[in-house]
Amino acid sequence: MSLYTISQASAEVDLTPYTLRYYEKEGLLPGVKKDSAGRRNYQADDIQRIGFIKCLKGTGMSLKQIKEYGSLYAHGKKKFEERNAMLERHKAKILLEIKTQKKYLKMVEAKIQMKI
Amino acid sequence: MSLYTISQASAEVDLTPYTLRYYEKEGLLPGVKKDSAGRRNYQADDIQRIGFIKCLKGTGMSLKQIKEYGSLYAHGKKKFEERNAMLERHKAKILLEIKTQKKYLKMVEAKIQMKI
DNA sequence: CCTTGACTTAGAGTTAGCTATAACTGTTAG
DNA sequence: CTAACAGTTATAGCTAACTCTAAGTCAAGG
Repeated sequence: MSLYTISQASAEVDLTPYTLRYYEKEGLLPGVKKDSAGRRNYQADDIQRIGFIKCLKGTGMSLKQIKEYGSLYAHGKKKFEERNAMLERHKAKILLEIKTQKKYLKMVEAKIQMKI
Repeated sequence: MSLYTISQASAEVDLTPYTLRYYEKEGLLPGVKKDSAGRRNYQADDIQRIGFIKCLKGTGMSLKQIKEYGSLYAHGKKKFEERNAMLERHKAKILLEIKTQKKYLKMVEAKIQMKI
C-alpha cells in the first residue's frame, strides 16, 4: 500500500521533514496516519495532497487559504461550489500572474538590450 | 523638472511612503535628493528606478540582490559585464518561473475539471 | 502667532513561513 | 544488551519585507 516515512516523503515531495510537520500542525494536511510508535506513515494519497499544496503555494496562495481550501475539500459534495469558485478565482490569479511575469520579462530583456 | 513628494511618488509607483523610505534605508535607492527642510524630492529618474526595482522584486529577486544589482549599476561601464550576466541569469529564472506557473495552471484546471 | 498637516528620524513591532533545539522514545544492527 | 538512529513533541528562534510609533521639524493658512 506504498507507505513513506517522513524522510522518504520529504525526499519524494522535496520539502523538509520540518516543513511537513509544520504543514500538518497548521492543519494543511489532516489525517496523516501514524504507526504504533507514533511515527507518521505517509500514503500515496498524502503525497498527492502535498503535491497540490505545493501547486497552490507555488502560485502564491497563503497557507491559511490552502487550509481553507482543504477544509472545503473535506466537506465533499456539500461544499463543492464554494471550493470550485475558490479554484476559479485562483486560476484567474495565476493567469494574471503569468501576464505580469511576461511583462517583467520584457522589461528585463529591454534592459539587457540597452547595453549601458 | 517634475519633482514628487514622498506621497506623490508613493501614489505614482504604488508603494507606501514607509516602503519607499525602507528601500532607501536598505540602499536600494541611493541618491534621492532632499529639499532644504530635509524632505525627499523624487525625480522622474527615481520613479524609473523604482519601476525597475518593482520588476526585479516582482520576479522574485531579493532586496539584497536588487541592492547588489544597483551597486553594479552605479559602477557604470566598469561593471557592465557582471551586471548583464546577473540580468541574464535573472531572465532565465523568470522563464523557468513562467513555465512552472503554466504547469501549475494546468494542475488547477485539471482539478476544476474533476468536478468532485 | 498658532495650528495643521505633511514630512523627518530612529527604532520597535508584525507577519508569514519556515527552521532549529531540547528532551525524549522506539527500532534495529552488532 | 546497547549504541546509533530515526522518529516524536513542544517551543524557541530566524529571516525577509515591511509597517507602525514616537517625538520632533518645517512651511503655509487663518
